[in-house]
Amino acid sequence: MDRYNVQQAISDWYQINKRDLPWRGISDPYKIWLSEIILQQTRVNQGLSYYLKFVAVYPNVDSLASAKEDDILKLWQGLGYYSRARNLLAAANQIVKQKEFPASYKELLKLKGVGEYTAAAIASFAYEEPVAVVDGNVYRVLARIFGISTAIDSSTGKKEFLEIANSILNKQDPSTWNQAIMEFGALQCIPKSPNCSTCPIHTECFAFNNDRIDALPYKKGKTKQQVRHIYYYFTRFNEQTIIKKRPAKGVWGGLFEFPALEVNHEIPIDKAIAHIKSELEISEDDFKVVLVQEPMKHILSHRIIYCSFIELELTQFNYKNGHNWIVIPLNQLHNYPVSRLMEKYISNI
DNA sequence: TTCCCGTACT
DNA sequence: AGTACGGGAA
Repeated sequence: MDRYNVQQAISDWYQINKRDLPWRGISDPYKIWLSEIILQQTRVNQGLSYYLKFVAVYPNVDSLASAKEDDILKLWQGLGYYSRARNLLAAANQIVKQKEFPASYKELLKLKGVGEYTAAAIASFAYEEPVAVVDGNVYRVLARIFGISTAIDSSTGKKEFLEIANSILNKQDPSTWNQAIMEFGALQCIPKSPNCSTCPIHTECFAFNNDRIDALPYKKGKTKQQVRHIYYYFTRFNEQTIIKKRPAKGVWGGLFEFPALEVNHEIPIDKAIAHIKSELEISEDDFKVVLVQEPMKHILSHRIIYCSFIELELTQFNYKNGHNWIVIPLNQLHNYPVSRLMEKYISNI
């Protein structure tokens, strides 16, 4: 396989097929960084509107650094992997503390939330540093063209693919090349049923010639899903409700939600209500159960969540803060960042 | 239902 | 080295 031919073919393909995206053709490292954090584990179509919102609200790193975590999380709401949002704020503060934006792969790596891929992306796009990006697209393209069957989720695989990516990197124009190979993976050499018939290099592609398209890239690990049951209690009293902020670590870190009973095994709904009653320290006369929602099934990559919402009307409520509860007016609920699961329920209130 | 995608933490 | 972390599209 001639690497130069492959490089030339993908570069030519890119000039014709590249999408016009707002973070392309710019050199502002702040906007490039922002776009890359948003695009981690996220497809362009899903991330685009978030990028536009963020650039509009936070046009530069100083404005971002002075933002409040909850405001950033609110803007991030629905995008998933919420530690990215908290790391974004932390990194903005790292950057502001320094005199100028980190301007090399090595310096960029020191930023929170910036790993090997993102550091290479920013360094090449903003500064033309000749470092190869290796993202999911690059793994797929290289594995198929060159017939690399080393697992991409092993350390030897990561090393091997990085070496190949660097060997095929166009050092004269690393920025365009890195974007070209990723775009090629995102639009042409796609995971399922890639468009081989219109591919400019299918005659040279190992996977195409050896019927290995579906087998490459090879991945060994599958994350197992853990079942979890959540019983949220949505309390109402005097047009107010109770919410709390999730801890930074774990699922939906930093997001807000109704107080909940979160357990590994299903429990009868009256047991859940009894638990809620004791946690609220209320007696039988102080509340009535208005509604018990049919359990909703919510799936994350690593978790299967069965979630019940229990709506309670309180006639009396003594606020004690052993639970870090936040009492808010009902009409303020929409100002707090919440998970998709919470959002689905709230939108029907 | 299955698959996809980078970083941090342990 | 292995695993936690979300949401949407195929």
